[in-house]
Amino acid sequence: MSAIRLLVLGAVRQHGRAHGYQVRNDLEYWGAHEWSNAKPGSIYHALKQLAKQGLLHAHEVAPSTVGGPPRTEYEITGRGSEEFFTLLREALTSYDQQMDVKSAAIGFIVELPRAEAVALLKERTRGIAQWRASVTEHYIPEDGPEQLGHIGEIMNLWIHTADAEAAWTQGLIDRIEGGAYTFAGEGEPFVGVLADGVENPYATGERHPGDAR
Amino acid sequence: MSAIRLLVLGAVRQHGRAHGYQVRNDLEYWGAHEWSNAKPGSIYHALKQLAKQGLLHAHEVAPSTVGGPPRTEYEITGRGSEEFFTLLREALTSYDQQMDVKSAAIGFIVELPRAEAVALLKERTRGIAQWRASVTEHYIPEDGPEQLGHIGEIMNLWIHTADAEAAWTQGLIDRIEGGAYTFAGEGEPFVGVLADGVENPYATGERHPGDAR
DNA sequence: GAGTGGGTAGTCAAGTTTGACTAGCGAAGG
DNA sequence: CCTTCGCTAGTCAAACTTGACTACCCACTC
Repeated sequence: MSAIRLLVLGAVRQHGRAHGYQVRNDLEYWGAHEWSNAKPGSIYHALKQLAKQGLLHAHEVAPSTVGGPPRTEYEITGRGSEEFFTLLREALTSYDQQMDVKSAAIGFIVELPRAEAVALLKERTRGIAQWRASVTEHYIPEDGPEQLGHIGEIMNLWIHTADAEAAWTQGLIDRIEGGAYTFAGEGEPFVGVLADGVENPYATGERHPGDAR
Repeated sequence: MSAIRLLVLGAVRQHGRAHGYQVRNDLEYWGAHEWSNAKPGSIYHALKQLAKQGLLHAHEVAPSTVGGPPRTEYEITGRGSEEFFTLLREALTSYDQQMDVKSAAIGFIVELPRAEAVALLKERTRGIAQWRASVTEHYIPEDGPEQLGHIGEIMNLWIHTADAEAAWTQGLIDRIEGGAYTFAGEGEPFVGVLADGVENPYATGERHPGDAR
């Protein structure tokens, strides 16, 4: 799964109604263009796809209020919201070691009730443990690991990565159970999107972490 | 960068001369279809692209020796070998948190002289440290990290991941400096490809996309 | 009042990736 | 014999991604 659908659905959903450029700006605010495929072309493509699939509703072009060409506004549909939560739960639960999906999921985690977030993350740690077990079992030959030569280092990397992620997930669970952050149904939500006319403090044009050289 | 070019170039290079299906099997032997985009379509596409760019030389179709349709054989060119080492060095040096590129690079690391492998990995740890510093500096607002709310967990994840990877890289450096594995110019290389007619011990019989039914 | 620089809001062609599909051949079974 | 199964060795259309490009409008200068 690519992160783009989750990102776009979530961004539109938080706005209620948004046009492409707004989504693009939100995701830049998140730094998402750095760590995911949320680039202009992909965003507009995703918006059209999602609209075609009935997950977003496309309002006819409206004249721009601040200069620039007219724009299409999108609103999330009921099925779109369902899909958003399906993708979010899936991204939080399953271990697939893709940074972009994981990061996007954390960005939206507060859209869930606290108890569910914790439950999904616990499910995630179970998934990691299982995956770890299946790697060690499946890829270590009977004649000992030397059999694999340096290829064994790949499995070693995986195990190491899985362990690190398990530890991080547990830390997050602890923080959430300890009362951190504001989740769905707990009052004023954290504002993760840019209000109209607010300058993006992170749109520096500089090189950011995650930039490919 | 996707891992496919590195994987395909490396696989053809280790064989000297190989046809698509052989590359496909090698990569399955590595488990690469699990952790990268090395799926049939992508492999054959990459082979054609690389041939078009002069990095591989395509020999006209040869009749199959074991049944099945005729096949095209590929051989790596001088420029192809250069490109392979460029990609390999780049993948070992730069921190881009993509599992597939990283895993592919480890798979081929023994194609380099031992000293260079160590040097590149040390460069990598420097890169990770630099990246870590730039994240903490750039994404932590002056008014304290609370400003970011749960979004801060994304940066937390990145830091955690970077630290884990730095530790793993250091471990690998230590093992290599300690004399592990056989590198270029050190005698009989480790066989990372399947010889003709040898059964793939990791072909689990599971159904994969692209398998004929 | 003509150019031009910058922000807004996208489009587009080229390239890549995916997963389903095809086609050739030998072996086994009836 | 002739059909079916399974392996070999791919092809292909559809979808997705990328990065460069366009078009519009405003504000400002010269």
